[in-house]
Amino acid sequence: MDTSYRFDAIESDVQARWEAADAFRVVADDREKFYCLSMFPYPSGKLHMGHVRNYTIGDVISRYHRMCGRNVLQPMGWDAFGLPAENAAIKNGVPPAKWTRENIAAMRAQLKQLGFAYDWSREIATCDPSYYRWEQWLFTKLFEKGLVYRKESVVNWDPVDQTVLANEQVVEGRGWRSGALVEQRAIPQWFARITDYADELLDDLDQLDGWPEAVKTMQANWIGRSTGLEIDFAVAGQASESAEPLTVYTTRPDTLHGATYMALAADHPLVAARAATDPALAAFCEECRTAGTAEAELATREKKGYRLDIEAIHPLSGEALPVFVANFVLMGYGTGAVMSVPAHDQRDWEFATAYDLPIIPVVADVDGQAPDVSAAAAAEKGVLINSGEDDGKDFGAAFADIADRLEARGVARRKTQYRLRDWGLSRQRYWGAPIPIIHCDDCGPVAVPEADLPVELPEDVTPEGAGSPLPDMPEFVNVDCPACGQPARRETDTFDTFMESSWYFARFTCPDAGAMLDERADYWMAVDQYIGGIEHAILHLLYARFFQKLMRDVGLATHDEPFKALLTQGMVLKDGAKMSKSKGNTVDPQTLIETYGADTVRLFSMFAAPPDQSLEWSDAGVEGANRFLNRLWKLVAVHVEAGITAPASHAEGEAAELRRKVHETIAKVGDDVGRRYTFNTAIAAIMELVNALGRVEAAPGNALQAVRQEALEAVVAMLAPIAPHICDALWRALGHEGLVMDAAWPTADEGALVRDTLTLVVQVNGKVRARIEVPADADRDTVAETALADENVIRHIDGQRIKKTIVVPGKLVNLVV
RNA sequence: GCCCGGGUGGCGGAACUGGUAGACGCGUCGGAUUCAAAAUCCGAUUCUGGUGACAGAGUGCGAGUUCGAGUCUCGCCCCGGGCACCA
Repeated sequence: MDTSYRFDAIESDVQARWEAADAFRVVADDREKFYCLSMFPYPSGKLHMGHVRNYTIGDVISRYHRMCGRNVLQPMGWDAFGLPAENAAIKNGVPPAKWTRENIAAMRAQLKQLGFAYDWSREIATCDPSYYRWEQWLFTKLFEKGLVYRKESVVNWDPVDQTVLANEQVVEGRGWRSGALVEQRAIPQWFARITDYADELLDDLDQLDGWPEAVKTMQANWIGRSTGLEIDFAVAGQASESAEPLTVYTTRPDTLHGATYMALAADHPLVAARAATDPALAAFCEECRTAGTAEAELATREKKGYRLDIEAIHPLSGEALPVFVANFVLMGYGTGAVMSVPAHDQRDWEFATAYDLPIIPVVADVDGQAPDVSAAAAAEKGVLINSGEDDGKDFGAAFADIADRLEARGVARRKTQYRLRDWGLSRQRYWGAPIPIIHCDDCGPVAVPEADLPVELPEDVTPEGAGSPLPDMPEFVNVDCPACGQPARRETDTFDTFMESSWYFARFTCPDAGAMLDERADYWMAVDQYIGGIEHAILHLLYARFFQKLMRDVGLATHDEPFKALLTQGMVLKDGAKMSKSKGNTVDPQTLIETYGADTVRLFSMFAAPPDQSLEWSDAGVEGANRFLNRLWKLVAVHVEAGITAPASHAEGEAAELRRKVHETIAKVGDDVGRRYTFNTAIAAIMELVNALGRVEAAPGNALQAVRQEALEAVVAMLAPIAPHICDALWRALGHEGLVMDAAWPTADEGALVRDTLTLVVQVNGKVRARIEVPADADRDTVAETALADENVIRHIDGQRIKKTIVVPGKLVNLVV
């Protein structure tokens, strides 16, 4: 055996063996299945460190479960539609299809170089018509069921480039290329009724035991189910005696007595009507419209309003309240009108302070006093004050009584509402899956019949920046209506790319199925472990959960939830910041693989931090990982030189001590890899064992030689999921045939773990003063006596009376004086 | 602004259920090897005082609960993720 570690020869040799054995192709069988999925990448051109980390985590988990005897599916594919391909086309004049497919080829080669155990026979690229035809098909089914619909919705419009911009293309209110002030335009778009599934999406979070609590909390808050009251405020005013009442929704009807004004969205019908005759109001509404609708911006922008010449009648007091148009109220959220209670809502408080409106506290603080609202609103619930007949009631009683009285008068309704909004599916872009709809003057929007699917995206096109080229392509647009046969127009919007990523996990189980899914999905689904970035905690994961339920409800799937367990990976940082080209702090995995080999890169990625935390990249740390593999290689070489033997199955004396370390390590690594997913501590434990083995003087026939054989076999097997190439080579060097990934994951020998004595810590008043050695089976009194006999302990007790003795078995003794 | 995380030596991190703070790795310093260097190997390495045994301080800041708090509670500060058309 070569005494030096030559990663390049080893990695290409081992990868050739995997290839020859077709080692990662899987089909359903009668073993327990394990479906391990890492979020597929956008094919941007080459892998970045975030990918390497994500896919190494998935590969380690996959290979571990394989060694535990499970039938493991680990597929890979490409989230191939999206904006960057269009940007590249504009910049370089390359058609997005060509650019994307070249990127896929390059990144596939890199993934193979890293040695990930993917079943490549299942590879999917979402830009292939054979893939997107099935989401087009599902869309037509949802259209039949009324689960998708068309409504007006605003987009960012660049008046110079004459195109719709994504939010990230709007920089400080201007188009990123043209620099023009971006306008908000309402256009008809397709929406999916995700709100019909809001209750199920919320309630089923309880089933997801394998998900981080943080992600479940974020999703629950995003869905935002609330129970409240919808209240009608009659309108009074010079010109609008006959106006419809203003309807608001509130979760705090207990504060109704404190409502001192109302605020309306600029797009509220009542406002629009008045703006026609009031140029100043029209100008204010225009200003509101150009301001953008991102929630963050809405929440932080300076509160501005415009007083209308109407008043709203308070449903309890009959008082006339002023009515404003406000720039922080949006028509798309709730009813487009809010009742404002400045004493108990911070946003209302800020507006009231700016416009000098009354702030009347109606909920007492914890001491039963009127809260101080001179500096901020008091949002906490409490007992009512300044509320007439409702004084003294708590939140629940006040809510119930006020709701009952208003409902009896027919001016309010109890209502459950959601923060979640329906999912806008339309994008006015080229590089996406065409929405399978044909617009007919007589029949309206008609779904493309199943026989005509897929609606293929013309690929030989290079967008030049002035919006999607599709509307300008008569051969794409002009089509006969499937219903009446008259000339009609094809829809030119494409799907949101979240559509493709909402069901790829299911398609991987049957990538060549002649339907969206087939019976193979029933065997492999649900995904047992899903791994991806925390940035997808809400949108992608919520849409995927929604799609799973849609597929179930059209009879294609049996599971309610797509992902049993979720691991959210932290970001990869360099110098404390996210790697980015603009900061110039990127690290190219390719260079590292060429310098140190895939195993070193994989090892360091897993060693530097636990998977769910951010990882600080360190070139010096990579060298350390490489050094460890070198040491391991040499250790095995020295052992093999001395002669391989049968592994030990028991040991005495010095050898027993080493053997205990071996089995302690096996127990710890099994727990860290299999349960905790803390690969960093698993690697640390393996390093400790390797360090200990390096100190052993073993000779042929020596009892230590057999223990070392046992230990090295365990080390190589346990490290194999992380550094699979070197371990595969070492496995054979240790005298085995075949691939290490077909070996069984090591199990600890309980008998080897037994200790005769334990080291306990002795504290006096909680401070460590000594360490004592006691028999493992010593009782409380023996332990306490031994502790009291220690010299340093006696000194610190200093003759004082011992008030309390706390003995924590196996850990410590605390003497309180 | 709102929702969700995080903050521990010079650095990445460990401490899993309230029980030895700093495992493992990096870096640094000292030594071995070498003509010399690289590589490799051995040793030291939280800070302060002490030759030392040892003592004191210490987990973003401030309080609290407890025999005992990095871990639990309350209030702050800072950093990161998400906020619906980036993926």
